[in-house]
Amino acid sequence: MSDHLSAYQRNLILAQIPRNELENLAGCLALVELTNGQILYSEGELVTQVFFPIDSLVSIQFGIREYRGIEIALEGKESVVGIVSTLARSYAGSSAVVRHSGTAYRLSAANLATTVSTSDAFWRISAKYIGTLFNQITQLAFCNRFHTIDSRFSRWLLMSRDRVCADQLSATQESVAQLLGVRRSSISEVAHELRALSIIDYHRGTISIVDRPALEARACGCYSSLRVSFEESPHAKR
Amino acid sequence: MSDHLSAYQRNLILAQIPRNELENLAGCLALVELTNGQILYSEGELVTQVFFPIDSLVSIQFGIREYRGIEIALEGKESVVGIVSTLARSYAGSSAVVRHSGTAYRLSAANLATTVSTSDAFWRISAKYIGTLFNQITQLAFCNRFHTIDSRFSRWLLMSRDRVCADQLSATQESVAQLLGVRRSSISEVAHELRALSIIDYHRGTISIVDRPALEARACGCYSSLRVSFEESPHAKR
DNA sequence: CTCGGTGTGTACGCAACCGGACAGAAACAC
DNA sequence: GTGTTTCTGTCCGGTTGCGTACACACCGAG
Repeated sequence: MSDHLSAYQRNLILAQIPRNELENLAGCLALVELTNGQILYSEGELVTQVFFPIDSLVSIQFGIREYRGIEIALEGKESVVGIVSTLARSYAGSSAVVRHSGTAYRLSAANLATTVSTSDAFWRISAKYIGTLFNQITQLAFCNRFHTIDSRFSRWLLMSRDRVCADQLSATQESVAQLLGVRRSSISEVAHELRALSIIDYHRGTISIVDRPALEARACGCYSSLRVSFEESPHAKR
Repeated sequence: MSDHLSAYQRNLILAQIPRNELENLAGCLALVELTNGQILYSEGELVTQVFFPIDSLVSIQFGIREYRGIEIALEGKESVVGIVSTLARSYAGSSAVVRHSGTAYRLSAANLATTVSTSDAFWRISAKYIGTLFNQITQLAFCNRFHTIDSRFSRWLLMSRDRVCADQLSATQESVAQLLGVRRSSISEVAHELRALSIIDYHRGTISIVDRPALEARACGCYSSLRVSFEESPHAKR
């Protein structure tokens, strides 16, 4: 685990690839820095590369061009950002925005295509991930449709937390509101209440989770459902 | 077009497959009758077969076990029902329910897997379809989140109409309400209004579209967005 | 024909959330 | 320091849609 491949294995998709195949792939992977706010692809664009995040968090959004948008999926180290659109060679129906700075490995569409067709393992792993992503989008669509802002805000905090592995998130009320598809002032009220209960704390662009169990209690069941599939993906070593 | 393969080509995915490859696949395809209300797979199940609808309409739903559900995608002759879960070999996160009786070709998971790995064309076409499906889900998630019941009902009627190619749909207000994730009485009111305007007509379980242009005018922009991707898929001959 | 099941019309109070606006407060630039 | 920008707190009326309930109409079974 301390050899030259272990760095790649910090992404949980890459970690599932057999050692010898990963060896081949490694030459195509470029380590890149993703910074908060960076757009990896936008609605209507052809996606020409995919990303294997390590410690970065990418948010898949829809409708950000219009007055109103919403977050339809979160992708972190368990993910391959942009794989569906890339394999489909079709225009992206959503945008991928970096929500937490960090590193990722980048792979070009061409190299992805050849890898998928030559490596059976990679293909199986990708297919599985796409299935999981599909389920995530479904669950979030449901959640955003039916659940209260209160629950959704809690769910959102927990999901973000799990992916960046830190109790401190950098996000303004404005940005959270955008992602949940609600008014900024609704978030203000909900956040205020959670702070009064000593469940979270926040201050001008940073939110920290203080009492995680209490937050889980307030979140809707969607969080635990999504968490299961999130934690299932690392069948891998780490 | 009048040879023995033309029957298969009534599904727009199969229609895109090169003739010689379709020849190979034909032996694995079984023509089956799908009846209204039939469940092709349910949430939590492993999906062991896919369907290529011809004149049937399949609705992908989430949360139908709970008190509340919602339709996340519509699949008709432009589709392969269940392909994502099947290729992923993972549990379905949604349910597939037949919403309009008709026929479809069925293919087992095993045969799908071998076809995908042996036929490059089939793989490309499938990947493209999956991309389109993702975009559809995204758009519908957005629509169901933000738009009024009025718009969504109109959109729903039009989308269903386009897929069954008939101005008459069999659906009760109750079932529509379930699919849009709203109260039955909300649908009742909206439908009543549309009837008063001579845009639709309905009677105990059947809804007919009378003034299609007017209906399009009432539907949200999501309909035209979705229609584009729906009509793009048949790059094929018919 | 009568009866029960199913589909539809309608009404009422109520909760959640919106749209918009304004003000205070913290951080930053200069 | 001062001025400006960004982030947050709070409020208001207004709308949408919910939950629930009840009644009526249609249809098929007996």
